Amino acid sequence: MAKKITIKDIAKEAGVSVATVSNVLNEKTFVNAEMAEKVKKVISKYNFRSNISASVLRKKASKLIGIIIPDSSNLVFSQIGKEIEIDLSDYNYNVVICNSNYSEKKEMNYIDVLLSRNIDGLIIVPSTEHISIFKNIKNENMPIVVIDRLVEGLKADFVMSNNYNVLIEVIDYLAGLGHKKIAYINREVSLYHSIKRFEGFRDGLKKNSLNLYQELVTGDGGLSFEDGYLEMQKFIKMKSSKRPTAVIAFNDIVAIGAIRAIKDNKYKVPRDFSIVGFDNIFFDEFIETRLTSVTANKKEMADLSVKLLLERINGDVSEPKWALNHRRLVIRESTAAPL
Amino acid sequence: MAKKITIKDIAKEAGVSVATVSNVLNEKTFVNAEMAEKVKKVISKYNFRSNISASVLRKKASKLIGIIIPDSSNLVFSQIGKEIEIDLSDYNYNVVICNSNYSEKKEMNYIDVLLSRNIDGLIIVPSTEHISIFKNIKNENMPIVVIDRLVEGLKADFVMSNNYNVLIEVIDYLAGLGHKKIAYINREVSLYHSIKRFEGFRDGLKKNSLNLYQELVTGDGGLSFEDGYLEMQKFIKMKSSKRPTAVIAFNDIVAIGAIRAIKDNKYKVPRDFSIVGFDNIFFDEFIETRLTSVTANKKEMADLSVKLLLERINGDVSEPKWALNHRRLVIRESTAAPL
DNA sequence: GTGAAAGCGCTAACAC
DNA sequence: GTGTTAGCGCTTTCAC
Repeated sequence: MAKKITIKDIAKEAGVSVATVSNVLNEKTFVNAEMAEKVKKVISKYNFRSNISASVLRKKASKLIGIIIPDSSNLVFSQIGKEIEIDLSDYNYNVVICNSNYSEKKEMNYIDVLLSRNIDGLIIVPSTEHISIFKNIKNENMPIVVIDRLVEGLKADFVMSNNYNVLIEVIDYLAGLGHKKIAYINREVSLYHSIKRFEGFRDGLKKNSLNLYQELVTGDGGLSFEDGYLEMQKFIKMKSSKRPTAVIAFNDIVAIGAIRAIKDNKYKVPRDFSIVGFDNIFFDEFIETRLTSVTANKKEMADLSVKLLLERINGDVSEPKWALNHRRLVIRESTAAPL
Repeated sequence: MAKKITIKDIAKEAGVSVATVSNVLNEKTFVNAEMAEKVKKVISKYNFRSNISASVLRKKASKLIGIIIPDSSNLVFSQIGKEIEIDLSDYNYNVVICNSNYSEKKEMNYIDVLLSRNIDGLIIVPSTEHISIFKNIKNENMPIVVIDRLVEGLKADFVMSNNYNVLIEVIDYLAGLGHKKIAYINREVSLYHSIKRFEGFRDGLKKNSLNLYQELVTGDGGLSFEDGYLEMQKFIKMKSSKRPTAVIAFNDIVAIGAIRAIKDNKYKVPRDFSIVGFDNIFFDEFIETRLTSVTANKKEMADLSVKLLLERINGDVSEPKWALNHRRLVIRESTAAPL
């Protein structure tokens, strides 16, 4: 390897001090234009890029943002992560991505690792809402943005979705179509967004003077295709007087699993069952019965997260904020009036 | 912010020198066991993590790996990226993810940025096979792994797929079913994997004594659902004597678009057209006509990349290597004998 | 085996 | 406006 060029070499060749080179690199305006030009010429001649680690050590600003998500290959998280990376690259930040695989232990460990890398900020979708995973970062005054989870007592900004309202919107829509028995394939975890969706489901039914049938709410839905398939099987097996005519799934994959179960039983969507998914992943358009789904606005969630984070990095010390990602219903072919 | 604890503070409290603390942190075996114990106790008391930036500056090993891919929300890349991150985290490496959006300019820029971060290695899926994008890294002696692309003259390791052979396998399979007119929705770019697939297509037909009909090979297929839809429309419009009975798509999304076009025209898969996709994304299982597809072995590609990269980082200076990711055909429901 | 001290490449305070 | 220099936190010689 050719000897690494440093700021010193540039200074020598340009006939100026290292301070001046540093000032040019950092675009300080007070540098004499002629001098700056000369320095820039040498910099580009050698294709010099200053060593960020050295500057991190000195400035205590790493221009590095940590992202901790459960699974960077999950269609929702991957899109949020990508948009965050793109947004931040405009401000010369790089992104360190960490897959927690829904493990609190890994999350804590990654937080430590990221701290030792002097990250300037953290964006996280934690798999628990207990503050304990943040114990090592709590007192660091580190900008943190939490997406779609509520961690009580944590000094962080939160990007939340209007899960409650949108569920009411969904129920209004289904009730408007004439559905009376609406099922909900819920997720078991007691996370805030999950709770709020259920409350919206419950209150939406009440608002529309519909009954909430306990047997039509599954409590341990999980998030997979198979989960959707199995839960739907249970609904299908009910006698027709009990059977739901519309089913809301916790996410699109679950919804697609439910649709498969319906078709495997020789029923049709939406003729026999209307199906509503959640997240509006791009595949919703591509499957045979195009899926009605509640958008997740992945780009907006990313944009909001970045905005909040940069504000903090730039010195905003106000009280923790909430930003709202506005979910809404996208109607496609998997929903219709009941027979 | 509480004053950041440093190695100095640990040393003072433990009553040893900073050198000893450093040695403990780096697990040097020559440290007296008792002393090491004492130091470790203080470290864990303060939850101390040493500042990586300082150590990077000194050691010139950042434990940071750069990943440059076109689109981290693409199902293939996101899965490869995730597996790489998980693999590397076992070795205490972190991963900086960069989305090039298929832009050579961005790739070059990211390479510069990553170099200035003193990355220990780079894994890249470049959008071009021209060595020019590597001009700033060529002489750095930096370990580089290129996935699924061939960059002539670049000192790097390559993780390639058996694209040629697997295309022959696909043709053998389709010919075995009795298909005589096989179409190929190709991608326009002249990248190595694309060329090899076409050669496999051509030679597979020859091997099976089938004609290659120019009008059944599209040259500008693109990679999107819409591309697949439009190209398939053209095939459908052909008079039946010319029309293909089987279509190979460049990727699964294209294949799914083609299937939509077929169904929109009231034809059936696989009755009227057999469809083969590429990449075996997890959705292939979930769509209504489960898609026959050529696997991409995302995990294997990641594992191979990490293995090669770590070997280089650990001092392997042998000639550039090729590792083969073995693609194979996964047969599902979208292929059958022609009518 | 342990400690003192130099120095990695950069930035910022200060002197001019 | 520019240069000199201390020092960020760590690792690594080199004495002892």
